[in-house]
Amino acid sequence: MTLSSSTFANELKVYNSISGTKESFVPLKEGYVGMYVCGPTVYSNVHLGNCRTFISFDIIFRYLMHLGFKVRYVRNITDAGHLENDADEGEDKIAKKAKIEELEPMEIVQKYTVDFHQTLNQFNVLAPSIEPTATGHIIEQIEIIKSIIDKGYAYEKNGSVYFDVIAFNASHDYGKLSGRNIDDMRSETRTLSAQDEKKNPQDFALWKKASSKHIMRWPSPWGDGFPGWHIECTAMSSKYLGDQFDIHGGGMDLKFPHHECEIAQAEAHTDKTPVKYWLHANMLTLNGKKMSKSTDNNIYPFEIFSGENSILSKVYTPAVVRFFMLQAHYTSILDLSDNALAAAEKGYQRLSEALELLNTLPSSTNSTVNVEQWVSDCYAAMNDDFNTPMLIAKLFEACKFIQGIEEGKESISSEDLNLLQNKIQEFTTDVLGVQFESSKASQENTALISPLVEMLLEERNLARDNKDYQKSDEIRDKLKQLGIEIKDSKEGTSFSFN
RNA sequence: GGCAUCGUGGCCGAGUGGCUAGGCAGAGCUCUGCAAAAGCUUGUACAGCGGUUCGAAUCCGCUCGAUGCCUCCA
Repeated sequence: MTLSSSTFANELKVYNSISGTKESFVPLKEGYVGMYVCGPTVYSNVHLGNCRTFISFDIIFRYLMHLGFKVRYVRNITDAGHLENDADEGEDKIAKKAKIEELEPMEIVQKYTVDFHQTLNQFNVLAPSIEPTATGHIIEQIEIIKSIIDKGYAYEKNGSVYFDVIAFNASHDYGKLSGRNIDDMRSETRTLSAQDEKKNPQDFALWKKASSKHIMRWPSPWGDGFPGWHIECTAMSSKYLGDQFDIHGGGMDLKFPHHECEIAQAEAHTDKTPVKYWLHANMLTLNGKKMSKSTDNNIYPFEIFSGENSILSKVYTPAVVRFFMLQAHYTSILDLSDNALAAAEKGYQRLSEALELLNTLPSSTNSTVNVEQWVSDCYAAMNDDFNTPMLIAKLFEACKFIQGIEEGKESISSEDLNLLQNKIQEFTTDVLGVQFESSKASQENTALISPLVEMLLEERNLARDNKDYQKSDEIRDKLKQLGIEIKDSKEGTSFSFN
């Protein structure tokens, strides 16, 4: 039995949103995976809900690489604001924010792109292979729009170009991803206002004419304007991953209309199905409601790390928040609360301490624990649509037998111990991207403080030997006030920083 | 209103036809001068009603409830 990661690569199953079922993952080109994930519109700070999506796809990216696939992961930055609403007079969000902050639109873009990267860095999210921007691909977008017009699925009106959903649906299936029926949509949608340029309410903009006050504008065959929201992803995904690629991901809220429109655009342009597997990450809720930039029901990462918020009782580290998110499946709605975070933190700390034991574990000639079974259970968990909660449960199981070995109730061969150490390292550091560290303070502090604490502990143990418990407890309490916790055990007294 | 997803024990959260999820909290125990920490052990569950089945948390139907999308959103 071999337990190398590639052995398990052909057992991966993913939940495909478009079929509504778990399917075996078979990439279009053996050994290679092309993955596109819709990135943020950089007109404000990323909130925690945004982060959840990118953490979810970070796990998928990491696990695919762990299985031995060569992954090209493309995640865009939307730096051309789309309109705030359907109405023609709408202002784009980036320009609007620029006005509020008295900055150039591109300063807004830069500011929040930096924030996005810094925040994801804190969460230990890996950078994608390519991170293209919408404004860097205006020409590609224009080319595709021209092609769609040529095919008869789009029309120009007063310098704007709209996708003709009805014409497209006559020969294709508009709504297959989101389960919508075009006839239902037609009968239910409000009637067009008189000034609307669209033939039908379902039609969406590929290109919008820029009014004279619009700052972000580019020349095009239809006059100065700016691209519609959906076309950028079609242009960038096809440019870097080809007309057909393996995985398209994004938040659940993008399923309709954004991803539906992407399918329509790509099919209108190439007449090929663009994406093999659609993966949607579910929402992070706060107070049972979706986090949203527009309703103020949200929390920013820095508010959690600094404690500057009204809903959490204490500060939580990025690693704990990430661990908390991974305890739920990415397709489930997850509700953020202080209770849930505190519980996750406790579990995280327990896991950290147990895993630290792993390096000092004694080995024997034979094993009473079945490490190979455990390893294949871990792969089975991740192969079942990236089931991180199940993997974490397996890690806790490993904790249990690590404790057992430590106490001499179980034994492990050096070969098995090696395997266990390697796999735990791989699953925690490489796949989950969570470093389990004990709550010790940073190394430089430890170097100075540790000998000082040791001196005090010697004093305390001397007092204990003399049954001067008043003094020994006083030392203990004062250290505790300073955030240093004492552990008495048979082997002696140790301490840790809180 | 339409489409979709979901409803699991005090809390969070896996599980999709028969086999312990897991974590946190609670309880008991071990260790300890006493604690703390740690470890061990452990209970309570599948929204409601009906159906299919030898057997359902898991499949089907209905009811109730929640959420998401239908306008920008991860």
